[in-house]
Amino acid sequence: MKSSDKEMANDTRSKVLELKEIIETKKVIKGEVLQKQGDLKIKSYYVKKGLLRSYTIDDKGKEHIFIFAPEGWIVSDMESQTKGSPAQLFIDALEDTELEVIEKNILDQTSSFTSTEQTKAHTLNLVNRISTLQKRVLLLMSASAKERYKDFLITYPNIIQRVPQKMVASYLGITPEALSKIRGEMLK
Amino acid sequence: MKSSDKEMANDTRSKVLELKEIIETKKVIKGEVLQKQGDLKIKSYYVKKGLLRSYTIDDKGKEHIFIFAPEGWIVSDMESQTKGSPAQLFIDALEDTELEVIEKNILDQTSSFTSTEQTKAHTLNLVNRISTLQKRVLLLMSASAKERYKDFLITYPNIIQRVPQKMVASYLGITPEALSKIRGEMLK
DNA sequence: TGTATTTCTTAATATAGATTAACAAATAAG
DNA sequence: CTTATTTGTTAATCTATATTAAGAAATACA
Repeated sequence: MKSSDKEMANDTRSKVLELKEIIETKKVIKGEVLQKQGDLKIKSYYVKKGLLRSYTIDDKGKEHIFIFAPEGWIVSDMESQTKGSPAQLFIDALEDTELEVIEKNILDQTSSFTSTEQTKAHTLNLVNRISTLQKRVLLLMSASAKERYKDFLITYPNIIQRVPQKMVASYLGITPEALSKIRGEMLK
Repeated sequence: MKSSDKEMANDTRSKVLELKEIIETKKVIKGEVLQKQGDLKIKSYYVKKGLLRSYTIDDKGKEHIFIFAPEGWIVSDMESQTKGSPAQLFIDALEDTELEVIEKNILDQTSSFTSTEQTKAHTLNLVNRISTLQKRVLLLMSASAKERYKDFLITYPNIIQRVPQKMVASYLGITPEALSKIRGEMLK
């Protein structure tokens, strides 16, 4: 997680928690699955402590990690939720995690905003996600696997120590073997 | 543009136009550049008629199209604008275009929202962008060039007739030669 | 209308990263 | 602790896409 995102997360935190739509606090253990591809009731999760991830499994059975969500992040399958279609993403816990369950979808949440501050905090959250995704798309289109890995190291310095390498590979869109080779080259 | 996005665009249109931050209507001709990499004053553009695109140029001088923006869409370099850093993206006109210039950044816009409807319309706009980018990231990570091209044909059926093939290739993250080959294969 | 420029196609060759396989190292489980 | 399972490494081979090049087709321009 880069520092600006960290700040963003902490910044929005109190505002997010203020909202009435958060009804449930939950603890899950490592490996627990919160959402499966095909699920119809789609919720979002605010991570208080621990680490979640969201990912797809493609036709060939291969996993592709969409995001890692450490402390302060919200995971949600926004495409599916907004369209009202079944969940596209799996969500599970990579560590024992404390989280808040957000039942309402983001559009319904806007109705209960009571202050400009709240609106701003939520907008900031959305804008930051767009920024992250913009960067990710541009990197996927223009950078080599090694360049994307280097960027990952800088942008998310503390994730590497918390997840197996094969998950970093899955996030980067390459195989574990390819990542191993890249790391080997980078040592020299 | 897929139908759900089309609806989104039309839906938000009036709300976007209502906002006071839109100060200037402008006509630009094909080829005109609205923003260059490195620009410091970053604006957003609402397309009333015509077609804009945003793109980067990488170290090797290669162009990568980030989005096509036909009627009803907003183009903006959100990452740069939010961070306050110089523009990362070029924005130019692929057709003669009528547009509205939005000077304020999205966060400052929230302050002038006067109704829940307005907040909702803007949130919907952001959520739809996230959905589009979520899909794009997952496709870039898991699908072959041919699969991505097929998806493009379905998702943006009317863009193909309006831009040269090499730009479709640039959007897909492949070379014009590769796209030509794929199209050749698909004819059989 | 004719010429210049840009775009598209085809093909040969090169390359990054995938696949497969086998083994080593680390972690989890009994 | 000991064994089973998961993860990481290395290397050989394969494949999708890039690169280079050259000509054809389309488009813009003088």
